[in-house]
Amino acid sequence: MKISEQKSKAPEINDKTLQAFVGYHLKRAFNVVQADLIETLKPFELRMLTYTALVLIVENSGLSQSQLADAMDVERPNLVIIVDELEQRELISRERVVTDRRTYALKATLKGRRLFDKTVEAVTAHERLLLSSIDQETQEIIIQAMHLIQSKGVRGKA
Amino acid sequence: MKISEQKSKAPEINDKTLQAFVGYHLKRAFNVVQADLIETLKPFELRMLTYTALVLIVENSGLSQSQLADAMDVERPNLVIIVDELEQRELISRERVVTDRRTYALKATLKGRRLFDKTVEAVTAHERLLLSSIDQETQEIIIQAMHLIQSKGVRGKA
DNA sequence: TATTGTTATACTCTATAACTATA
DNA sequence: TATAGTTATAGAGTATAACAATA
Repeated sequence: MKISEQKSKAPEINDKTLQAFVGYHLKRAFNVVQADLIETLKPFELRMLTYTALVLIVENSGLSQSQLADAMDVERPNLVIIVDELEQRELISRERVVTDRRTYALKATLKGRRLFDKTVEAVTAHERLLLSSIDQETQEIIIQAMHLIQSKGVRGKA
Repeated sequence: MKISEQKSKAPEINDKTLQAFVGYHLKRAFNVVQADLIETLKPFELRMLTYTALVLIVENSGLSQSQLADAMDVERPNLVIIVDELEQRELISRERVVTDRRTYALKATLKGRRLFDKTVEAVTAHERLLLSSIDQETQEIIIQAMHLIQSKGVRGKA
């Protein structure tokens, strides 16, 4: 059941073992953030992946697909269709690099930078709403804690 | 690039716009937690979904598939194969309910409860490691904040 | 008519192997 | 030989429509 459509009959499921894990709360909160972000980006016809790629290309003009894949924690083959989509919509361009003709320099077009401006504004407003009941100090504590968790994740995926 | 295999050449990608969003840090931390959890569950041949289902069935003996789907935020059709898998491995049983012959009462078997005990212990140890540099008070602040975020997520998925 | 569990299906995200062209 | 980008493919996870059995 989605959070937004809970019925009044209250199933009262006991999830105390799961609740004992911070990861469980993290997952549920992230699901909400993600769902809201997807809705926020929908009017701009962007998904999380295409949005993230656009932002990184705007702010790192000329980077390669490999660098972008690294920054996004996405395998290179999966990045291809993301970049394809942004290119087809004329939000970015792929330019050959003369010094290394294997790589592309990814650059945002004017149209891409304009979409970037609009979406960042919308996403900022959306996040402000989600965090409206959490004070600035607590937000900073959360960010620091998230970094500590990341630094402990040594086992990783591969 | 995976966190565990970063090369020393330091691409120095600028992600300041993304960093401005708590959701970005949440996502990256959750990815680490999730990757570690997947590794932790692998020796038990459980995925996050089958693990969560097993835990909820053990602690809510007799619940129906619909109730479980609600609790897990999973669509009922997708829960079927999860329950199928647990049943085939004889970790749970599906029992017909005499008062409502449409539903199944899901119950853990002895084998299921034993696997539950072992996995909860392993997951507890794994989480303790991930959170070892975050004090108890901060952990509670995080949990409260995650609940606040969830309560703000009114737009939801559907 | 509504609900439970089910089947079929489709879409997104993710992961790996193998190819090409360049270096 | 090594790397950048690509293709093909396969596996998860997720979502909806439609059906049979039951209420």
